Amino acid sequence: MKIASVIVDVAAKQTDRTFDYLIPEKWADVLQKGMRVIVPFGPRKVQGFVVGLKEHSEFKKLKPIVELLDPYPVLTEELLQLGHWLTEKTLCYAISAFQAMLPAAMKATYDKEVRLLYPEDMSLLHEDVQQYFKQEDAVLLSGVHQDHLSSFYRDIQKGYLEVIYIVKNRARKKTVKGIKPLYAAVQLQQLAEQMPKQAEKQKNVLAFFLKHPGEIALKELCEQLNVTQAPVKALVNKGVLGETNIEVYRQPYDEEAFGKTSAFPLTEEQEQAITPILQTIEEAKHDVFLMYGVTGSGKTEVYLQSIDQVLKEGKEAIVLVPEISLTPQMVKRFKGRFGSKVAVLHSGLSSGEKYDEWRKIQRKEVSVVVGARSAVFAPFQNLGIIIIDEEHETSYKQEETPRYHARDVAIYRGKHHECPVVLGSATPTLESFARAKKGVYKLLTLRKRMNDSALPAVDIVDMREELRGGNRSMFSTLLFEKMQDRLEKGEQIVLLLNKRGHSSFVMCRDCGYVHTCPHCEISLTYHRYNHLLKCHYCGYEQPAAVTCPECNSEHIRYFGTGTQKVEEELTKLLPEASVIRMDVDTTSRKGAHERLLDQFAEQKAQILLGTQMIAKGLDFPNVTLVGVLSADTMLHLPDFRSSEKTFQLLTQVSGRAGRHHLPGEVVIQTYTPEHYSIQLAGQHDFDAFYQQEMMARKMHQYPPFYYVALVTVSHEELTKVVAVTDKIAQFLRQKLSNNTVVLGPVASPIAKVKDRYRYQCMIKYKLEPELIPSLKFILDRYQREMQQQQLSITVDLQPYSMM
DNA sequence: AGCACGCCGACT
DNA sequence: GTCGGCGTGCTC
Repeated sequence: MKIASVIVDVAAKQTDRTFDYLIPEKWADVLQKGMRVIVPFGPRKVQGFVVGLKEHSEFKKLKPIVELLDPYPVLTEELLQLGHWLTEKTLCYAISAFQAMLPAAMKATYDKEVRLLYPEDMSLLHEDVQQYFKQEDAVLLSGVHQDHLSSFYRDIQKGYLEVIYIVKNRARKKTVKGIKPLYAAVQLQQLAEQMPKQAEKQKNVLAFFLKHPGEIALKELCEQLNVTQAPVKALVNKGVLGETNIEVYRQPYDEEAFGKTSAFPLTEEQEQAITPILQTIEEAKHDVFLMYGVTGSGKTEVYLQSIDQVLKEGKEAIVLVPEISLTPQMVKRFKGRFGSKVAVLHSGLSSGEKYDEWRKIQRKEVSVVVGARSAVFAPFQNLGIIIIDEEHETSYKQEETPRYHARDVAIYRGKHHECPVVLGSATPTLESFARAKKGVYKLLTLRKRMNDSALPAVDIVDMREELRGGNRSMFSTLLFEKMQDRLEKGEQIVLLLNKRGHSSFVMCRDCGYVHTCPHCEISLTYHRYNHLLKCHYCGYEQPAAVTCPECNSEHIRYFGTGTQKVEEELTKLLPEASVIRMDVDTTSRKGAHERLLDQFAEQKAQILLGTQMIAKGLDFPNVTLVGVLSADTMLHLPDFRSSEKTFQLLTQVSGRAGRHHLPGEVVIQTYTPEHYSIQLAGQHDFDAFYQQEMMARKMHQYPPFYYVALVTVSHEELTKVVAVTDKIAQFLRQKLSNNTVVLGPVASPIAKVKDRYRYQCMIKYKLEPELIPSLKFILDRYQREMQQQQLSITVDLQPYSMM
C-alpha cells in the first residue's frame, strides 16, 4: 500500500475527516492501521492516527508521512470501529474519541523552535531576541517571555528567523542504567587474567559476566557482587563494559505486599448467580447480566471466580470500579487472587504509571485490568468478560467530550467479543433494573449478606422535631447517645455529611447581605482553616470579613453546616474522640485518601467524618454506627435523579455498618422524613423504591421511559445566551416530532460559572431519528461563533448530571 | 486549531 | 501611499 488515510490531531469540524498521505518506501511493510504518525499539515506538523491504507488517492498533491511513532498499532481494528461508533453516539470528533481510548501520555504536545537563518549577523535581530541567542542557537518559543514574543514574530516575518514545528511526545519510558559486556566470553577471560593483582573487584565483575553474559541493571549488579559502582565504572572507562538503558515499568504497587488469596466456597445464592455467567463464558456468547445484590452479599467473589474461568479459557477480563472506590482494599483483592496478571488503571496514578500499565496490556503481559471508567478501552484482543461494579455510580459517565457512558462501551465491546457483561449493584439505576425486568438484561439476585450478618437497623430522625424540642445542635439526641455508647465500647463510627467547608453561606443579619462569588452565581462557602470564603465552582477565594461590606454591621452569621464545622463541634462535644475528616480539602494531595483510610483501619481514630467519598466500598469490621447528618442535601437538587441518588447514597453508606460479627446501626437525620427515598432506604427496600420512582418517572416523562438529551449554551453575555438557546429550542421544536418534548430555554442550575452565563434546553424523546441530524445542524450553524466568539454549545446525550 | 491571504482604517 | 486590524478559508 502506498497511501495512508489519517485522522489528524486537530479537533475541529473542518478537519474531522481523513487526510491522505504518501507512505515512504521504508515503512511500506510496517505501517498498519491504528498506528500513530506525525504528518505535515499546512505549515506545521501534527500527530495523527492511520485509519486506512489504500493504493490510490483522489488528492493529487500528497505529502509523505514524516514519522512513524509506533512499532505496533495502538488502536486495534475493534477500537478504531469503536471510535467511529463513539463519534456517532456522543457527537464528538473522531480524534477526540481516539484520544479518549489511550493514556493521556500518548497525546502529543506541540512547540515551535526558532533558529537563526543568519547566525553570523546577529545585529539584524531585535535586542530582545538577540539575548536569547547568546548562549543557544535554537530557542523554544514556549520558553520565550511574554513581553518578547512580538519581537520574535517581527523577526520571523522579516525572515531572520526560521520556525521549526515540533511534535513532542510526552510518553517517556522509564529506564535504569544497565551494564553489558562488550567482548565475548573468551576475550573477557583473557582480560581478567591480564588485570593487576590489586584489581580484585574488577575481576569479580568480569567473572560475573563470564557466567551471565547478558545486560544487567547497574544497581542489581552491584548488589549481587556486593561492590560499589567504582570498579564497574573503571571497566566501563577501559571500554570493556558498555552502559545501556534498560526499560523498566514504574511500580505503583508493591507486588510483594499482596498476600495470595484463593477462592472462597460460594454460598447457594452466589452459586446460583455465577452459573449462568460461567455458562455464557463457556458458550462464548454475549449477554448482559445485572447482578443485584445487597451490600455485603459477596458480589466481588462472584466476579473473581468468573474471571478465573475466563483466564482458564485463555481470555482476558476488564473490571471497572468507581474512581473513588479504587482503594488499596479493592486492588488487594484482585492482585491477591491473580497476582502479576493484573494491571491497575486509575486517576491516582501518574501519567507515566498509567502509560506503563497500559503497555502491559498491549504487550499481553497481563490479562486482567482493574480500573476506572477509561479502562473500558483496554486494548485486549480476546476479551472473555467485562464487569462493572457499582453500576449506578455517576463516575462511569464522562462529563467532558466524548461524553460516553462506560456501560454503553462495555456492551458494545461485549457484543464484539461475544462475551458477557456483568453489571453489579445494590442499588441499580432505574434504567438497568427496568431492562432486567423486561428481560433485556438477565437479572441475578443476591438477597443475603455473607456470613448472614443482618442489614443494619435504621432510625430516621426528624430534625424539625429536634428543633422544636430545643435541640439546636447538628446531632440529634438519638445519634449523640449512640455515638457516646460506641465510643465507650471502643467501636468505630462513620459520619456522612455531603457538604465540605465550614458554613455553606455567610449572611449579614442586619441587612441580609449574602457573600456571593463575583464570577459565579453561587454563595461563597466559609472555610475556617485560613479564614477564607471560597467558591466551590471556580476556586475564587477572599478573606472572610468581620463586618458586612454593605452596611458595616458586625452581625455576621455563618449558616449551613459543612464537614469542618462538624469536626469543630465534635472536638467540643466529645473531646475524647479522635476524628478523621475526609473531603476534597483533606484528600487533594496524592496518597492522602489512602493514608487517612489506613489510619482509620488501624483504629487510630474512632470517628470517620466525610462527604460522599466515604460512602462506597469501605469495609471496616469495627464500624457499628453510621450517622447521616443531613439526608436531604441531595434531595432538593434540580435533577430528576435526585431521589434515586439520595436512595443510593443512603443505602451505600448504611452498608458500611455491621459488615462482620458486630451488628450495625444507622441513624439518618432529615428534615423530610416522610420522603419515600429516605423511608425506603431506611427499610432497605429497593424493590418498593423502584416501583415508586418508576411511577414518578413515567408521570414526568423521564428515563427509563424517555431518553434525555441536554443542550447547554454559555457566553459572557446573558442576552446572547438566552437568544441562542431560544433559537435552538425553537429550531428543535420545529424539526422534531410531536411525541418529543423540548423544554427550555431555562437557566442552568448554576446560572453563572466563571463569568459565563449558562442556559439549557432539554429534549425528552422515545424514538427520534431527526434528533442527531438536528443537533449536528445546530453545532454546524454556530460553529463559527463558537470558534471566534466566546460562545460555547455542548450536547450531552443521556446526561447524568443536569448541571 | 493554527496559519495565510486579503481587504479596509490610521499613520509615517 | 504603508502598517496592521481581524474576517474567510484551507490544511492531504
